[in-house]
Amino acid sequence: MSKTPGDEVRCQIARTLDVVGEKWSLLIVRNALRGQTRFSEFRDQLGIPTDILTARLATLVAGGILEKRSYRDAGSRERASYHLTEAGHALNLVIAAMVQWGDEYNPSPYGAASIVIDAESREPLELEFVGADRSPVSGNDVAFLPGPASTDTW
Amino acid sequence: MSKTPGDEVRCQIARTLDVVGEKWSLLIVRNALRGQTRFSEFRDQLGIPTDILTARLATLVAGGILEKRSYRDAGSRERASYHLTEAGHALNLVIAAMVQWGDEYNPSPYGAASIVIDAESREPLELEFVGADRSPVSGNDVAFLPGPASTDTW
DNA sequence: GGTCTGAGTTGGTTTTTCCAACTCATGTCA
DNA sequence: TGACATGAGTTGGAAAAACCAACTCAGACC
Repeated sequence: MSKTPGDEVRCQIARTLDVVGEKWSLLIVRNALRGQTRFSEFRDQLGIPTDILTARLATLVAGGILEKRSYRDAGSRERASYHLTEAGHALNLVIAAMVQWGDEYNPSPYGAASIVIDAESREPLELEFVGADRSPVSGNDVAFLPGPASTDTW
Repeated sequence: MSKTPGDEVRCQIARTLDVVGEKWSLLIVRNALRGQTRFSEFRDQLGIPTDILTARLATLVAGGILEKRSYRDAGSRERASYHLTEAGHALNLVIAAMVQWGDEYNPSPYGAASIVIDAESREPLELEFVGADRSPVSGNDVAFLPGPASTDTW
């Protein structure tokens, strides 16, 4: 999904999907959030075809999600690795939302494959809607409106 | 993305992507969250090819995101319409996460095309990570771990 | 010089997406 | 009654993306 469908290039959702909406992209980011950085790690853990992996890594680098660096293992030549940028790390919001939705509405009989925790206290975390005063708001009360840049008619 | 890539069928993210990861799916859900229900509304607002729209609506119905109903306008015959289920409505979590990420890391020069507000107070909302005691946690401190059902090795 | 390894490329097939044109069942209007 | 309109799709064929297996390439190590 390289080009934004609909809405020209205005909608945040469509523009977010431009960067991470292609097949495999978010799974690569998930694995990066787990600390993976190498071509071979992504390939082996995800089972992604290598040409697609090459293409996705390039898209994610171009989109400012990953940063390409070099590393060198003892006794090996220099090789490429991929590290999340700040923007890439911030995609934990989107990924956590998917984990949370999946846990609630599409649970696996095998249990959770990903859990989200506070890196320090190790306690599990949830995503919640909050107002300006930080008071929680139920997801049922949330409304989506076209913003100032929307071309939608209502 | 009908079949889950990688991880067999375990990972919540991959399973969430099974339902909403195909091109256009999330945009249809976004428009449904805005209140749209008809084939022609989705087609006209999104500019999606009609055969793809047919296929996506079927996938979303099969996935429990949309419910197919009938409606009848005065002077017209009965026709189909599509309404979010509870699970579908709950995808506002994922969509809000994308809106929020897009606003912060990939803003449009034209401004926001979607805004998220409290349906009653009309105040803007944000998504936030919270611990069990509802105390906020910075996104920087969030860790993702493979859960009990993960096949990953570390 | 021969072999190994990580990180890709390349060629060819399969699957999706896209687009335009067409269908189908009902309803209105003359 | 027949001509036309409308929403909701189908269908056929072209273009793009994904998939797979086999291959390359450069440096390390023996």
